[in-house]
Amino acid sequence: MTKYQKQTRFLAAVDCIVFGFDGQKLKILLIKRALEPEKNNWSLMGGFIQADESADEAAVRVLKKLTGLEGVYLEQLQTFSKPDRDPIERTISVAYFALIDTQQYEQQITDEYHPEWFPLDKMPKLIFDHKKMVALAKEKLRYKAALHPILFELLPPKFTLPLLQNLFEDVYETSFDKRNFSRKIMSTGLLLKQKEKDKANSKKGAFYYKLDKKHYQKNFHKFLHFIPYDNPGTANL
Amino acid sequence: MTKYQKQTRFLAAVDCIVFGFDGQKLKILLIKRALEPEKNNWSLMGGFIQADESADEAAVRVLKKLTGLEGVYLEQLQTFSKPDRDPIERTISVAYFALIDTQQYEQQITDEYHPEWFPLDKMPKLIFDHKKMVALAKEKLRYKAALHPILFELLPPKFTLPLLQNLFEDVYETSFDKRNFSRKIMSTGLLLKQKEKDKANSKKGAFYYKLDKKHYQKNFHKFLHFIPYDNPGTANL
DNA sequence: TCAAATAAATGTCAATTTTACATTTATTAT
DNA sequence: ATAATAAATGTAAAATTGACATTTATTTGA
Repeated sequence: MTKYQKQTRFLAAVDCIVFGFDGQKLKILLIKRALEPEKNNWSLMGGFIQADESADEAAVRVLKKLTGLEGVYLEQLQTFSKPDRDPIERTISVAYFALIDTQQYEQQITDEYHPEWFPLDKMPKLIFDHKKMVALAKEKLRYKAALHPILFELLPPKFTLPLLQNLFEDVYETSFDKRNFSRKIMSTGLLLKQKEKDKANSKKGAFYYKLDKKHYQKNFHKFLHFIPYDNPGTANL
Repeated sequence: MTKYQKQTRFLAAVDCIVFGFDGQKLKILLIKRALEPEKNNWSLMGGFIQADESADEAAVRVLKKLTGLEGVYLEQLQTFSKPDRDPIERTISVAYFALIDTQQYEQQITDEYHPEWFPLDKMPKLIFDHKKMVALAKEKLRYKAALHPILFELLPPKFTLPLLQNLFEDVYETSFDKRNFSRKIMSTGLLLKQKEKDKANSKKGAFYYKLDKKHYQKNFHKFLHFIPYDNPGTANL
């Protein structure tokens, strides 16, 4: 016997939740589905896994094809496998989430499949179970970012503390005291103060910071505990 | 068109890492594989996903069939999908981990497939990529148990503080100060002291505690931060 | 029944971390 | 030069953590 003869075979797909940050709001990137059914309805970036690639490779490929994005932070989220989740034919989908610096990738984003950014609180109706995927991705982002410095993936290489704080505040839907936030972040030793300032948002200007790449790798698992304790939506991870 | 005609279909399986605790050591349950290739070699509990069930349902079914276990803590871990992970035919596997109270389920465990317990540091060679799955499961268990009270799933309904401490110490491969451990655990408000003592392990006897089920649900996401900061193997989650 | 042995239970103080809160500073525009 | 704007910064009280030793309940055997 060279095959598991009697077993059912399934279609397998990947779906990517792409997060970006415009300086104010966390957003996700959606495209209009190309196929029937639900053609032209909003969808995550998805595609079928090919015979010669792993799900990870498929996610990279699909993301590249639909958005032009490459080399971004990409992490497996969860697999969705209810028999009826795709009405045409049963498809098992491995969901991923990606974090991108919208500025850096603005040029790269291909318009071929016209992806559009949506703030999380103004999402259109999504096809299939994509709403659930987004909800889970948001939860996992919060959960993980509370312990690991992944939110920097959403920022340009040089960023200010006020910008970073905006990001954290939007992700956790809360607000932090400026002084305490700054102290906590700086205590990680992950940020390097630059000499230049960003003068776009204030008269005084805010100093730029960069990630200290050396410490970043080494201290990835030693980050902060940023979950507000009464935060909902961190229960399932 | 009622099908996605041109796409490849894949076998899809589930594999379960079952954790148990014998009072001293964290262990996992393995069985001997029933099929060629690698027949009789040690394997996680696995099985193919059927046409009418989700991966979650398959995991429950497979666990029941191979071990007799039912109603246990079961959580999706990650999907493994390298094209060559199963040498016979490409199979995408959704891995799960389960936490069981070995005492309670000792009777339930079916001997039909003769599962055996192995301490994590004395695991035999496993088939396919199961070693990776176990490594990831151990990592995720540590990670999650640092923030959520899931290790109680490994204990009988009534347990002593010394037993609980043994469990934490074994999971994190470290030791805690008895007084500080007790204070930290009790501060969660999750434990209810019982009137009886366990006299099996000491002359004085140690009081039993139960989980406060009401608080358990409510405070699931408010647990403690138990990760020793220099703990390796918490980087990928 | 008394003494010895065993493991459980408990308390305190110093160090660290977190929280709450208001003023000063650099720069631009008028 | 002055006003306006947002950035940067410090401090004291409260809470948490970490380090450390003694007392207590019970059993067993002298």
